[in-house]
Amino acid sequence: MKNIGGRVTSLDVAALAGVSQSAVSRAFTPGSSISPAKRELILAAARKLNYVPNSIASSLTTRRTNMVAVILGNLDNPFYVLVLKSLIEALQARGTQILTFTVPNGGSSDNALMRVLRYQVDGIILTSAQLSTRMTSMCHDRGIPVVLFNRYIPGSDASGVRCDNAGGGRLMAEALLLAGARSFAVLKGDPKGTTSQDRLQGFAERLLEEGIPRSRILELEGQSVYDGAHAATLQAFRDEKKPIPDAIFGINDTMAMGAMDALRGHMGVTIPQDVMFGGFDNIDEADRWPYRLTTISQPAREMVDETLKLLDLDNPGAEIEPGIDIKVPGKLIWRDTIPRQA
Amino acid sequence: MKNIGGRVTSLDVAALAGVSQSAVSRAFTPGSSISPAKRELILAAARKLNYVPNSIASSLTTRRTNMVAVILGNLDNPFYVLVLKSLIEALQARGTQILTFTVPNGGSSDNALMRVLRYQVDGIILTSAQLSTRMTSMCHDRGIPVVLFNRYIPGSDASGVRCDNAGGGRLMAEALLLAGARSFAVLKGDPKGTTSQDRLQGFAERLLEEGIPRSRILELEGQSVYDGAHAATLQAFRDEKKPIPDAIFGINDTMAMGAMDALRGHMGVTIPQDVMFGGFDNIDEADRWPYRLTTISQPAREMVDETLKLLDLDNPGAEIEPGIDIKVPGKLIWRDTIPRQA
DNA sequence: TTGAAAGCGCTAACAA
DNA sequence: TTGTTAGCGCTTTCAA
Repeated sequence: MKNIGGRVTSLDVAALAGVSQSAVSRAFTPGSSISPAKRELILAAARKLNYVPNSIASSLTTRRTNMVAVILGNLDNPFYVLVLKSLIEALQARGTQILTFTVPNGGSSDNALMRVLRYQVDGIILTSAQLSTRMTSMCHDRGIPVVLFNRYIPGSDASGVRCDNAGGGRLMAEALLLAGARSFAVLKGDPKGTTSQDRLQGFAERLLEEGIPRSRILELEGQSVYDGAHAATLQAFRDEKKPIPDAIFGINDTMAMGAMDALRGHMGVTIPQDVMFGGFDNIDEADRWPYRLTTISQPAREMVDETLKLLDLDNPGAEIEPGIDIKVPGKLIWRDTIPRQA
Repeated sequence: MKNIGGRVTSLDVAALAGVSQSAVSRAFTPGSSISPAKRELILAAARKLNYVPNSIASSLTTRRTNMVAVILGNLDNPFYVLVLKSLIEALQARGTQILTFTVPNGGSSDNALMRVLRYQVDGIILTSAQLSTRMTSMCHDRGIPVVLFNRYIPGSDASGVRCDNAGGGRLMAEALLLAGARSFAVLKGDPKGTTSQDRLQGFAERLLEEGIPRSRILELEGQSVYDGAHAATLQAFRDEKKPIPDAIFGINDTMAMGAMDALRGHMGVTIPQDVMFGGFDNIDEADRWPYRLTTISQPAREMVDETLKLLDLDNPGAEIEPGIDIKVPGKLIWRDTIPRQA
């Protein structure tokens, strides 16, 4: 029933079925030329032996591992959990699995990338951190496509998919202005992250058009997470007694929620009467009763689909086109943290 | 600078460094016998060529892939996100990466397992779903350790780590009784999941000791998720107009939160005055201002550590000990959804 | 310490 | 459609 080391190989199956070893290989390769009768014979033998093809061995010759590396940053943000889930499902459906890597938030991916390369993955998806152009070209030299999820590296030839973050920032500014807000605070994420920068920039641009300069926007560092935003909010408004502005824009929903809870829980502030709130991402939590957060929805599924298109796993040999930058628009979701006009 | 197909192999490095190919292998294998001078020479050549060892090729001979499969179920439950995060970090620290698989919630893992086996992973962690004993033995025959996270399979020889779920259920019943509750509802998860069953059973047992039979407990199906609990709650108490009990026990926090929001948001119920709430898991969200949920904390880190201990990745050859069942106790975390005694 | 040589389990020409 | 054969890139004896 089993070999030394508990290993059943195609050779064992071949012996039992009385065929050549390559026949066994063919029996397990869809679309290869083998007679149905022989295939059945082989599959029966394989079942008997509990044989499972060794895809590690096959990838040595095919040069395909059916694995894609996903470099994860902030799983504390439910948006990225959703992204990961969507990626797993979409990839698993086509027979490729995800190898996960993490990078300290805001750190460089270069180290992680070196480890990734050892595994000979068919593609790399970066949802976190920076990446040197040297690394990008190392991957491309090896024919491994890299796609950046919701980030980009200026001057790099890595492709990427992202939400129109600046556009989303503008939309939120527009909504807040419409509701009458004139003074603003923003909860920023990783200062090196382009996502946070872009959202803030679009936001500030729109305000500038109304004559409100960026210097009048209070910028708070929330480190992209609930707790960070909670703490920054308390420090600014309770400890340092800064005046609470008309509106606060959370660069992501989870930070907006942190700030909302800080203000309501520790300072008795009511929303939106005392202060309006805007978020970004439209995570599930934003729609829940305690928050009902007006936010910009990022079309996660669509972004995932575009990511996989860029990865182009079905065309292994294909030349990797450099620097494609796909931008999908966000959408304003009206809820209760910004009053609608009468 | 590079080969056909963009592949740099140890042979290229050997050629450039003027050594044998096996020397290159040794230079990259910690603890193998090679002179420091030669190693430096080789590493320099490798750097020049952007060489990265192919771990797929090496695993063919070493029979180690440095990959562990994690079979994921419900990432909608933040507790399992935390578990995944902890696993990634702990494993990555020792140089092994995680290959993720998903199974439809409540489904069988057997199909997933077959796919897992192709990848020759060094170990398998199941955080979801059922597993046939046939599969367990297939893994064990191959020398692949399997550990079940927070579930067990009666009669199986798969090992597992879990929270003392029944004990936790008892603790919660105790707390609720102490606060004066006499009528109860429970939000259940996957009916086939032992986790949900055990928590409910422990809960019911303690109530029975007070003379409250299980038949008097209203059991609601929340499918382990926020939305499921939200909907089930609304249906039972708003649509079917069942009387609201003194206390509701969410088999996990996220369901408790869904029910709390349903009751407060749609029926004007106040907590804990109108109804007390208990949860399980102690996810971060449970501590936030809108919820402040009294719950049973599962020591995720500790459970992850025990999981890795059972996996015993450092002893590849070791005989797999069957059926070790590690139970770590949960702890009651008092917050605001159950009134403390005066 | 070093190099030569034989595999690990599979796929992919090539011939038959 | 089949079997034979030569690798894929590495590790690991075995001699030197």
